Amino acid sequence: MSTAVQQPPSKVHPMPFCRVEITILSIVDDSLNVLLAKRSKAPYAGRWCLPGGVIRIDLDEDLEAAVQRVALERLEVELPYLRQLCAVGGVSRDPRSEWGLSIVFRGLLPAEAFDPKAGKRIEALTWRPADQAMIDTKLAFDHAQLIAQAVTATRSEIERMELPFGFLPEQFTLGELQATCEQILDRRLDKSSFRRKLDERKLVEPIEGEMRTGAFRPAQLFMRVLR
Amino acid sequence: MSTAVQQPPSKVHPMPFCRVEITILSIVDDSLNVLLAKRSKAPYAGRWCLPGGVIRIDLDEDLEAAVQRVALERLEVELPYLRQLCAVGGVSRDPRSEWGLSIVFRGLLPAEAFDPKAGKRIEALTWRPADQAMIDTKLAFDHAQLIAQAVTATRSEIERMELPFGFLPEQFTLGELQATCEQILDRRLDKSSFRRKLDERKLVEPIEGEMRTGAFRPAQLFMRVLR
DNA sequence: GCAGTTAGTGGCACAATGCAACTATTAAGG
DNA sequence: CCTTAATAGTTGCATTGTGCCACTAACTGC
Repeated sequence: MSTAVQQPPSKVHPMPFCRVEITILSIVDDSLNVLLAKRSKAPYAGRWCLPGGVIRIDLDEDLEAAVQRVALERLEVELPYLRQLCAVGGVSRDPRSEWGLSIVFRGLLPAEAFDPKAGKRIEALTWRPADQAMIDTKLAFDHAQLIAQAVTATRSEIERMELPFGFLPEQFTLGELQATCEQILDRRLDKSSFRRKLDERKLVEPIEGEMRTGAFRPAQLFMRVLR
Repeated sequence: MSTAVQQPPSKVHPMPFCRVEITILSIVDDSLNVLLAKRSKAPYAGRWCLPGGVIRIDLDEDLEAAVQRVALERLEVELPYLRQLCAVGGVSRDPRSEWGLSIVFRGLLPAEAFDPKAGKRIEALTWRPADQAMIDTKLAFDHAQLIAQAVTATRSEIERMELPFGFLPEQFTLGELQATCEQILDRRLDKSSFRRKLDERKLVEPIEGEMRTGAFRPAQLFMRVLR
């Protein structure tokens, strides 16, 4: 028996280059936007892409930890509502024909919680309307497709009444909640049936005595019900 | 500038050990079963696990190709209905504390199409009831959780009327289709509302003149409508 | 006090669903 | 030849979910 077969395969076979990519969505100017970063190096130098980074097995406990480290290092932000979308891997994802494997995550951030121009960031960051980015053929790699997947997944969550608490403060009015859903879906929802569903499925809970006052009639404040 | 920063990170940082795992489901004895393989080596020698294998960047075009190669090599089978479920990765998935990354796929096979005891296979293979496997704490690694995810995903596909054509022959009766769905969900469905949905959403198409004859009244044969 | 705007509720028509009964068609058995 | 048993396929109806619209309530600004 040769020594090679006794070696664990990790030593025998080269492993793919492993990364995490992060699709961070937010509501900017009343519509769904995605955070893009400008590439400084080849390939695709000068093009926009999703922020992401290499998985560091010496630093990261698991995949989520890798995402949080990358988000902190590159964006100086923490992502509380994180969801894994898919993994994409193959030899043709990179024009240099390197075998690349990316695990794609989606994060939700309220626009107030992140200013792409703030801080001492090295790289250029910007919000871009999601409906535009998902069909932008100029984006680097296969990132337009990944954004399309993230948007589709997020919209179908709303259709199933999985609410976008990641876009909302802890306390919110039902009007704010509905407006956020409408901005994600890019269509109007019916108020009474929206509230009926919230009620039947006990998705939110009124905070006794707490009201949002403002220009017009005060509104009851609600908070999410943890499942 | 040091030479290290000019190197691509794949050369600088060690990459995780990358595998694909395959949850193959089938209907055996009128209930949902999952294909398990017996481990011959440590860790978990003698325990059952999902079949899987290393991603070979020298052999595999992409992730699906890796799954098909592993299925062919280890199981001598091709998997036509393949779906990616998730990626799991981290340092604590392997008791040896090696950083492991697995991309998990789900395949559907009709029981007739695969006999775990057939052929000249090296390893022991068996069907196991899915509801039992998904809570079996004796399975190797985190594979019981992965099976639970696969079963949940498959059941919610049926709830959304994504039909399990992978379990059916090309031509089938509506009774066979409904029975398959019931066996996946492990509960009875209403015949008339099931057929109404098939009709409204145009999911299947009758094959003119083709009938399944048998013990009782002959039944119209149908085929899937490609979307 | 009135107009304008948002908050919150209630009614109704229509669609989707679950339940059950009914007919149709075959084989088997007396 | 008729009955029985089993599956195939359809129909009616009650219940529930949903979309649409109208209504009342509460507040600001003029």
